[in-house]
Order: sequence, then structure tokens, then C-alpha cells
Amino acid sequence: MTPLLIVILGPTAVGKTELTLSLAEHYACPILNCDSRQIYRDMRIGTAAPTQEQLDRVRHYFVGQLALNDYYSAARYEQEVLQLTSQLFKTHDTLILSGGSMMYVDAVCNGIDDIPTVDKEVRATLAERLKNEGVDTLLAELKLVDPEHYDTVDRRNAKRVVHALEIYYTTGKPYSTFLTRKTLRCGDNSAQTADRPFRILKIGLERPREELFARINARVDEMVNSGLLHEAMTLLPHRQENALNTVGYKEMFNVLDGTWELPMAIERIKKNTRVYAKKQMTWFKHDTGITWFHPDDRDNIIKHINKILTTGE
RNA sequence: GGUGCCAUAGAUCAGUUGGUAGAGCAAAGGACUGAAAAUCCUUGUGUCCCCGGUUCGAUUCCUGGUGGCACCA
Repeated sequence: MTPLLIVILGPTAVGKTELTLSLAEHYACPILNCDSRQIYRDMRIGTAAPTQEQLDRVRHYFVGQLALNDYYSAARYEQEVLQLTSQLFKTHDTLILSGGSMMYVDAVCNGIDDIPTVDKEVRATLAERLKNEGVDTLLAELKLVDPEHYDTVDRRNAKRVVHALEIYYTTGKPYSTFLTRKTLRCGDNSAQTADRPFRILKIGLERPREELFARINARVDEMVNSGLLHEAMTLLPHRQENALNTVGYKEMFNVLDGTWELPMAIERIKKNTRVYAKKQMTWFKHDTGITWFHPDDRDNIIKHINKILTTGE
């Protein structure tokens, strides 16, 4: 029988953590967390990472294992997950991957093109040039070195323009030559599905918007009560790290700077979290391979999984 | 009870020297290939409080009403 990777996904605060724990206990399997921020140490409160008590209940991977200045990416996550699953499937028929980082989910389920990692110095140089010369100069340069990508790139998005140049200056080859799939996103008709030595079952969790937003607001209040501001204070020296370019911390840094009052920051965290949840739903909406459930509908979720399990191949 | 000020988008307000309106915020929609909780794009019709008057035409001016705020009794 081909092993099964159960992927639990959905917007932030929908209730993935609790349901996933419950499923992991039911199927006696570990959890592969799929969250680009919970994977860092020292950001526990603001990322709503699994608590110590939850970590004790079920073996977790990809939680709190990176330092704030460690480089990471969706591609690296894909590799590490594939490596880990090849080990874990020796002793488990079923594994659970759970999280809301859209690109990470798709990298695992769908694969991601093989693009080199950007050279550190190239990145620094281009960041400096963007600051001094502006996007237009870099855009003109991209047009010269990679006209194909120039045609399709979002030219208002400096980050994309810069990245294409980073790849060009790192490898000497145009960025577009590394792209073999039309799109990354799952569910797109043009998307290729990666060839994996396991089956993938995608379960989406959703709630009515008002219900989800109420949970987000409540969770932010909880974070604040649990010491989010203090956590942000301890992280302040590392604020320039990408890991901390994250909802919850950005706003609290403003409070610590004295530019915002705390209530203002709390409102903005709630708002920005709602916006993030909306972006996640927009992304996942396209994926026709997802079966959607309410997080409270545990029995039907298990029924659904069992049906897939018993069909074997 | 008297006097003054205010009444316009979800809330806060701008504005139209009379030709039926607009900002920031909130909200909504979308894109997405090694930094993705990132980054970027798009979207503002609403009895301009109500009845009447003046006017070719009133949200704008005038009378009266209603509601709110302030001050005086």
C-alpha cells in the first residue's frame, strides 16, 4: 500500500493545531508542521506556535528549530520534508502535514522549480542599488538581460524584479530559463504535479468569515495577555531579520519605538491578521484538490480519511 | 425655555461662489516559483436629516420641523 500524507491546511486561527493533534493521536503518527514562522525559535507567542504541552502530546517536526537569522525557503522546506518522509514512512503508513504557509504547502504537494539560492553578496548589492538607483533602473536592466521575464513580471513589485536580477547575477543565466512549470500553485490546470512516493490527501479547514474573524480577534487578545509585547521586546535587536517581518511583531516594534500606542498596535495586528487570512483563502480557493470541512466536523474528516486509506492505491 | 453651531459613504469629515459629490481610515476583490505571516495591484451612488419656498435646476440659499452638541437661564 502506498503511504499517505494527509495535508491539513486553512487560514490562520481556523483551528488547525487542535484538530491536527487530535488526528495525529487517532492515527498514531507525527506532525510535520508547515508554517514559515513557527519554524523559528523564540517567536512562540506571536506565531501561535504549538505549546510545550501540545508538543509533548505528539512528535512535531519543523517547529522552533531555526535561529532568527537562519536562511530558509519554501524549496528548502520541500527538500527537508521529502527527506524526512522517506524516513518516517518506513515506520508509518500515514503522516500529517499541517499548516497555512501556502507556498510551502504547494512546494511539497506540487514541487517547485530548481532555482539556485541567491548569493549573499549579490543580494546585498542589489538591495543597495534598489535603494540608491530605484526600481526603474533595475527594470531597464532586467529588460536587457531577461526580456522574457521582463514581459511577465509584476513590474510594480520591486521584490520580484530584484529577485530575477539576483538570480541572473548569481548564475549568469536569465531567471526565466530556470522556470519549467507555468505556475507554482496547485489546482491550476497548467500545474504539474510532482511525482511523489506517497499519496497526498488535502483537507481544507474553513469557517464562516465572521466566525473566523472573531477567533482571530480573540486570539490576538490572548497573545497580548500572554506577553506578546514582552516577547517583541526580547526580539527587538533582531528586528531586521526577515523572520521578524511578521504580523504581530512589526506592530509591537512600533509600540516599543514609541510611535504607536498599544491599543492602536493591537487593532492593527487584528486587521493585518484578517488580511493575511483572506490572502490564504484566496490562494487555497484555486486548489480543486482540496476537500473542505469545518474544524468541528472531526468525525466526517476521519471518515473521509479512512475512505481514502481503505482504497489502498 | 433662549441663543449659537452641526446634520454628506460603515464611522470621521471635506466640498459644491446653486448644475445631484470626494479624502484618509475601515471594508471588499485579485496576483503570487528559494525572503511568502513577505511583496505587489484593483475597487468609493451615497434618500448629501425631513416638509415646504425661491429657481430652468437645491445637497448647496430661505422658512419651518426633527435630532445632536455647546453656552445662557
